[in-house]
Amino acid sequence: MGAARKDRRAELLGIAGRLFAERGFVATTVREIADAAGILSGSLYHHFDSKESMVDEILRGFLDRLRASYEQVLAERSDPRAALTALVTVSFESMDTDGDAIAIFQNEAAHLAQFERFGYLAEVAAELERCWLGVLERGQRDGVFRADLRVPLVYRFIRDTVWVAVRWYDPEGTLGAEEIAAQYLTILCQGIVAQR
Amino acid sequence: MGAARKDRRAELLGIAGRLFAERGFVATTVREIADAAGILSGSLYHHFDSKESMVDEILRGFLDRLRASYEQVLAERSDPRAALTALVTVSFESMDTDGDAIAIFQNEAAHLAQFERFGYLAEVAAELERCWLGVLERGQRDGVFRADLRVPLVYRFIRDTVWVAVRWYDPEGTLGAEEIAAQYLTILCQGIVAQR
Amino acid sequence: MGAARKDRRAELLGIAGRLFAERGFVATTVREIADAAGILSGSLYHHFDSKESMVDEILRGFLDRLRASYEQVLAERSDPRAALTALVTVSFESMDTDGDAIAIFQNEAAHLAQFERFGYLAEVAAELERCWLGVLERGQRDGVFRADLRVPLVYRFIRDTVWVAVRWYDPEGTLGAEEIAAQYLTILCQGIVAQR
Amino acid sequence: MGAARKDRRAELLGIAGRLFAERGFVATTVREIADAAGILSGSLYHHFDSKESMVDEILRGFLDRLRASYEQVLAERSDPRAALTALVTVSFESMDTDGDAIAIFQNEAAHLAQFERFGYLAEVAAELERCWLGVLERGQRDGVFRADLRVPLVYRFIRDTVWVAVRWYDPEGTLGAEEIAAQYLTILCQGIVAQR
DNA sequence: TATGAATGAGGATTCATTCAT
DNA sequence: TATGAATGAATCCTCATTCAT
Repeated sequence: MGAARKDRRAELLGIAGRLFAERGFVATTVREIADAAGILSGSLYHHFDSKESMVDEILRGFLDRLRASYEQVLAERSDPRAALTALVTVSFESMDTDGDAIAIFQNEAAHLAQFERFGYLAEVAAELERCWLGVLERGQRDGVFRADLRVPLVYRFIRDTVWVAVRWYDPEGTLGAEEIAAQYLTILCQGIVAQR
Repeated sequence: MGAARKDRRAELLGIAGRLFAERGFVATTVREIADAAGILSGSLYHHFDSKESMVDEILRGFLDRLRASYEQVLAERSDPRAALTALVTVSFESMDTDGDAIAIFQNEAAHLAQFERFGYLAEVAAELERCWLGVLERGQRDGVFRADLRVPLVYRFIRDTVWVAVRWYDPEGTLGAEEIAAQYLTILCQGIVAQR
Repeated sequence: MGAARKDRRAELLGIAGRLFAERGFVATTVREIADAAGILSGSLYHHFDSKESMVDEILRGFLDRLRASYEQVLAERSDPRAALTALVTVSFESMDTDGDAIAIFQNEAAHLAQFERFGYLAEVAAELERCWLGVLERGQRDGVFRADLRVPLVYRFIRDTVWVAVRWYDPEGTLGAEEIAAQYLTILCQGIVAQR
Repeated sequence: MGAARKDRRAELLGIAGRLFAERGFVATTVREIADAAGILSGSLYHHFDSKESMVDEILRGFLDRLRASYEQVLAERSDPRAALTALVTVSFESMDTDGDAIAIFQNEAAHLAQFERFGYLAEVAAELERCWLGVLERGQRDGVFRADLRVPLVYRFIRDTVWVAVRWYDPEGTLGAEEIAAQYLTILCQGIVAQR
């Protein structure tokens, strides 16, 4: 595959991703994607097999990158609190580059995962979950994190809050990913109640 | 409108709501709703004008109830921390009765609000936001909540975490709404880091 | 059939006739008729077998009355010019009582006549045509009407102009049927060109 | 738009126009049009937005042509009688090329004009009316046409008779448009009564 | 690579009609 | 007589996809 062709694919995926994120996968028509790209809908099929294969490619790319980030974080950090901080930060940072894919993943994964083709979504989600659970469990064992909290519940709270932020996080805005991650970590670690 | 007729409407709305929540509004076909109700798709139009009017009725009902709950909470409690606790608890509790509506609101509101008919969604969302912001600001002013946190950010974290829980919260499960609310409030107020 | 029941039928036929005339037979829904009558659509079926049977009854009534008028006119008048005048006048006068039926006959007969049930429409139309042709031919033979005109063409001109007037003729208006008939007969007999 | 594409549109409009004229706009289904064109009903939407846009295009085309003819007639003729003759002749001639559109205009304009989209129908009708009224009034003033006739009534008689002829006029028949126009003008100008 | 005509399945909705109450 | 729930067929239209050019 030539570089030009690869670029065109990436460009089209970017356009499709934005629309999928904005309007939802089902609600986005192939024609809308083509219109946004300035070509006719039939022409999209020179690049992709189907609408499904477009989301597929978008999601796979994002999940591969995220998994790699998480693995690197864990490989470089053994301290639970440092690891947690890094996981959160890395996740928020991914919104700068993969915002649309994250939104799609958040909104559509549950529906898509029902189809065999997207079975891998559940697998990857489980892998990512293991990363977080490992850190939380290790931290609890070491006495770094409170013992009276149910780890799975804590995980879900963290996961949801982090990712759902994609709905309002603006990569161009004044609040950067790092700053938001910091504020979030403060709440998460110390709570919102003033220290006595 | 007779009681029987009202019951049938409610029954059909329940069926539609479940499907909208599970598959998304756009992805749910009128035929699927009718099939689930054991009637023909055309027969649904004896009860409702359109698929849109079904979500409309579902969302209005939920939002009316939620607004009433919030107002009652604030009317009865002046202490910020008590009010926050009550808002969180009431929200989680609403998942027992309005789980589908909440899911629909979470997943579809952004898209629906673009249509004039659903303009009220943004208005109600703003009203609800004011409830939370009021409590948080009062608490910060009184020194109950940390001063170094941005209130709008805190609000979004709370809102998102609370509502996104509808994705995994199971009204029939072993963990009741109150218990989950309590755990969540612990994290939110004290943080996950063990006390020194 | 009781008198009250007969009245109700007539009332409902009047409502249906007005709508058929205004919107067209196909475009008028049974529900619209029922709404206009203040009952539910299903209730109409206590009075009539079908929507078709409603037009049927409307058209039969009108055509019976018209045929009777024409026959009486011809029975009472042997002079071609007097007969023509009377036919035109009687036709315009029928607009006062049968305006809707006339409009329906004008607009829908061609389509309806395709169905066996409405085969009689063509027959009655042919009967009525014979009335006019008889008068015109007799008049031409007697030298009362110009010999250089094709009778069938003249007939069609007369027929069309007379009946199409139902589109703008207003029974409540200042111009009565007789007056309009008189003006029309002037044009028809003397032409619009000023006498030299 | 390529020539081939334009041709296909015109072809499809011709097919649709014939059906609209024969069966009425409402009674003609999109599927019937497609069947007559040898394609599937959905395929029509590759060429036209909707069934409405098809009539729209048909009517606009016809009215534009007719208006242009009328204007040319009036620009070239100042004599009222000559102008009247030309208007009648031109109108009958338009049946050769625009028969279906005329039939549609006659049968559906009243209903269609109720929708905003077809508001222009009333405007064009008024423009055309002005052409005829101008000629008739000028002729009456000049003493060419009888003074005892109401011009608006005369106009309606002419208009209706001319256009309603589309119901029986056959472009392929032995009687050409010019001949019919001539006969019609004889009746209209001199009347059907033999000269004394 | 792209066009544009066409497919075929399926979408929401309408509507005449039926029938138990 | 009337209700109102339901039917079932049909309607207009949409949309992912194909394919000859």
